[in-house]
Amino acid sequence: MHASGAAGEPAAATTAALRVHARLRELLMAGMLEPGQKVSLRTVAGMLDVSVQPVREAVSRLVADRALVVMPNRAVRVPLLTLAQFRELTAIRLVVEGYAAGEAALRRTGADLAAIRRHDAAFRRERAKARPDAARAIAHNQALHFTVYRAAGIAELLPIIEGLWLRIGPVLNFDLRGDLAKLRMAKWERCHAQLVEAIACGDARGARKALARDIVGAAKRIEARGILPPGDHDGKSRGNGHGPGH
Amino acid sequence: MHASGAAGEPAAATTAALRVHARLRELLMAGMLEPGQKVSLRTVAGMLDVSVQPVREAVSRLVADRALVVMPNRAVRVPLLTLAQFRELTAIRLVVEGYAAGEAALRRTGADLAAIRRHDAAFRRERAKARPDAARAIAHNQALHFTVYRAAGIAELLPIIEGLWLRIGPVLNFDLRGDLAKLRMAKWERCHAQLVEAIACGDARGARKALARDIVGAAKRIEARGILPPGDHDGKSRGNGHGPGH
DNA sequence: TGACCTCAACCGTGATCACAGTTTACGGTA
DNA sequence: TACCGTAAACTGTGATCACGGTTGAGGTCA
Repeated sequence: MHASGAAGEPAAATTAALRVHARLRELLMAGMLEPGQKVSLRTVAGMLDVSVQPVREAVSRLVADRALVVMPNRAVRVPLLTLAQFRELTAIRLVVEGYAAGEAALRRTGADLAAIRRHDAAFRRERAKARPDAARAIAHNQALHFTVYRAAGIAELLPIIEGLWLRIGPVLNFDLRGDLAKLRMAKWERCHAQLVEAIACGDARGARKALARDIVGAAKRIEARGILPPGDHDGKSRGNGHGPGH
Repeated sequence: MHASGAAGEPAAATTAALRVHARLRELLMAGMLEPGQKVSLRTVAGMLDVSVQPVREAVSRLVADRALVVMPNRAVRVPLLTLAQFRELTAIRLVVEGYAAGEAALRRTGADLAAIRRHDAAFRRERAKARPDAARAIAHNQALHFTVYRAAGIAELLPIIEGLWLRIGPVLNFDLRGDLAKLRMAKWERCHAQLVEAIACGDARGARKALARDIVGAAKRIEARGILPPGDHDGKSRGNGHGPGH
């Protein structure tokens, strides 16, 4: 434990493993790791100035959530979603995040609504800049979405949605990062405005539909790129390899 | 690695950590671990005849999925759900598993339907016995459900549902294990029959409704026991402590 | 008898070594 | 120049030791 606090921070009330875990989550969600990229335990350990042990634990957790995958060679990589997987995840997002948005419209407090409007405005402002910062725009968009989901008042829902974002984040945001023009598309603004408006009015169905347009719009943007491998995947293969048998 | 294959089995094409992970998952889902029970790394390691290292990795994964929780003391326990958490999970199950059941009704193959009927019959047979075996009944029920969900043809959905069962399994099944009379309740049979019938007919809405009755029935059975702590939980607290901030 | 202190056992965490398997790069050969 | 085999470097995995912290039991003192 002598390798801590290099930057002079108060550092760890938490464990090193949790910090590595949180850091890798950020990188994945923000699309700062390229899909398909190799992730070496010792390399990450070196970058974050810890031993391999905490990195092992963090990577193991991310593998359990399929945010990282181990190849048959036992090499760890950022997963490269197939087109079929991407479409499945989009369909699930429509159900789960749509449910959350609907509940948010019914149960949001005044403070929730204010926070939602704040993140919406911040995202809009970043987008309108002459040279928008992709990282900042992505962060604002994420904050907007999760403020909505949090407003649903169903705490158990958040980790599930975070798990979904951990899967699609690399695809969605790594692509966005490389093509800033996409950030300028008009759809974003309209979908977000409709979403916020519906939540303000307590219109659950409207919120669900507006969010669905947002999700589908982003999905179409990705599919149009044609970068996702075709996927030999029929949807009935095993989900994770350790599920209930029979 | 010298501590393997004591029973002379071909043993590990996989890793020790994965075996421990799978074993603990089984125990949790089947309700063989009491909610609130302490889980010591060294104790588990001793029971499964491995060092603490693979156990650490397995437990870490389960903690990441909130199938186990670490107390502020850093002790690891089987989570004891609050009433509020249990109700949230039930609501999410209605949405997610209901979606899967509906899709299964639309997309199931003939082989899927046959397998579903097989598991339904096995469960019914076990239930009708003079001295039914709780473990076997639980396994049949689980197999029935997951065969339905698998028939939905959405592979990405399965790990999510497994995550939900990992949370509620200890509560649902540990309770059931201690009160075999509950296994005799008529509701099970009716709900399952309606579910299978709807899936056979391609009636998505009917399948969703039948499954909802099954889930709600089980939830009411648990709530009637009154063993769940009241839960100071307002549903807007942080979900897992490492999510997106703002 | 009750409260307090002390020490031993145990807890999770991090670092490190050992090992087997894979990948990669280099040098010799055809 | 193209190919192939070998050796070095690196991969994840398991076991083990060291450490700080908590827990719980035993004994002592008021």
